[in-house]
Amino acid sequence: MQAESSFKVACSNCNLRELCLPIGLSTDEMKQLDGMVATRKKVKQGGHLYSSGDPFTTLYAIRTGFFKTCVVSEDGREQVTGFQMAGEIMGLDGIVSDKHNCHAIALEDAEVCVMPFNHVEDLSREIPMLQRHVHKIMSREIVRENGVMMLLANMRAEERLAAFLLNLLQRLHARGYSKSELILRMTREEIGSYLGMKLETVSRTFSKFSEDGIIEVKQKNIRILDHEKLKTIFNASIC
Amino acid sequence: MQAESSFKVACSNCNLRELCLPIGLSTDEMKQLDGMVATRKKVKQGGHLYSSGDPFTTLYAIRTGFFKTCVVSEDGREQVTGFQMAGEIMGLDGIVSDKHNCHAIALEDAEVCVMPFNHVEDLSREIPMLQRHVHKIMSREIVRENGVMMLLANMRAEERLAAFLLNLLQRLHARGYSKSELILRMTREEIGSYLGMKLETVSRTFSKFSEDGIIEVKQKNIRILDHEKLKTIFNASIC
DNA sequence: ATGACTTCTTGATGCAAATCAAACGCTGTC
DNA sequence: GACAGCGTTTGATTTGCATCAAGAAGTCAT
Repeated sequence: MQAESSFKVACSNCNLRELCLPIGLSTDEMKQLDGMVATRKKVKQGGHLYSSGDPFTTLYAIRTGFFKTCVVSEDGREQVTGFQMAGEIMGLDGIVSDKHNCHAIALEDAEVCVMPFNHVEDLSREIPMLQRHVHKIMSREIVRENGVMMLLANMRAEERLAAFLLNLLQRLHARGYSKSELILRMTREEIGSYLGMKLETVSRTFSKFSEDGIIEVKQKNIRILDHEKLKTIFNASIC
Repeated sequence: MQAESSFKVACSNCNLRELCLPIGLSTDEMKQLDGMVATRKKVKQGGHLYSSGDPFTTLYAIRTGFFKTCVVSEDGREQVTGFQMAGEIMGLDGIVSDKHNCHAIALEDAEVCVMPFNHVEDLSREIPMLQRHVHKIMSREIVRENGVMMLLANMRAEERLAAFLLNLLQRLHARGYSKSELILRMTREEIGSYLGMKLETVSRTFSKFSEDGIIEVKQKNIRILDHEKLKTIFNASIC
């Protein structure tokens, strides 16, 4: 399912360096960082980068591809806790108990940079800028999850889906993609799990948006026709 | 609303040192930590330790008292994102953008240790054990929020309240309190906000548990009569 | 104590989304 | 090109919780 590629990899000439861990580092510091990425690892679509319960030793930075993370309850219910794309860091859930708390599954063929957490910590002690950045990444994840809690506890189906689409668009835009078009890498069921609704409701809500001329849905291809209206749905809810 | 007390404070003889930041440090290291807590700060019931938008400069460790944290959406909806008790660390949400992302409000008169984040980072670079511990605290918060997402997205009202009570009991127990009795510091509305349900539903669910002989409810005083049944409700849900 | 206010409980009704069900459209395989 | 299998759409019905409403209980200030 997975293959290790051991040719030399370097943050300093990675095209994601403005999004990923090296953000804000000087050229010298980035050279130091190059040693942090031990190897790269490919994960095929459907493959697990790690599974819940696996021993935690490394963080991963996504180079290419798209992932979902999900936790599974004792009685087998699955909850998608996030979708991750290029430049984002995975594995933070494992630090607290030295084993992973969720599954990380590739939604398309992917490649990640393997960053042994010991190296990250060692380097963090030498490069204050890196230390700060690691803290920011963890804090960002906490804040993101706060937002998801708000969404799950307070919003209605249409608001949730609007919030979801806007979030994806914004992150894709930061990576150079269009603001008015996207391809969903996940199924309706996975979207529903993340948003706390059933796949039928996701599908119905897409159809509703489509009827209202807000988006155009062709399977996994979404075209945004009325970005403003989407924003209005997202935060005007109770009018 | 708040007063600063500037007498010397020390982690090394704090009765919370087994729960709080110093966990796992040697005596020498803990001595170094003593310098980290700049001051202590008292917050009266209802007072804000910090508010959303405030500049972030310090973390706080709760010495006494009980807090809630909540985010507020643009259209004014409030979402309680957590309840914090003695030994727990607050303020992590502020690191990512150098300003706080939520309100921290005391639910009873409280006292916190003020730990300037710069100090925490400086010391973390000198004491690997502290560095690791800071990482673990942030990771724990991420994992906790994963659990809340599961709860909000997948569980029914009874399960949510059971999960909530069990979580409080477990944390209070770790602080030496009874496993079969607790006093709720928050209102039904605040519980509801945290659990994604209305205060009436919280009240009704308490009444239901009471009728079923699982708990005894006297206002904010809860006595657990059948701990096992509570656990069954929590994770057997779909039977 | 008295009255004002907040919090909590309980009942009646309504609704958004879940559930159940069936058909349709892709994708890939032999 | 036919078939199987998965993902998606759409419709009919049910349901858990929200909403609306009113009163009870507790808290606080005077």
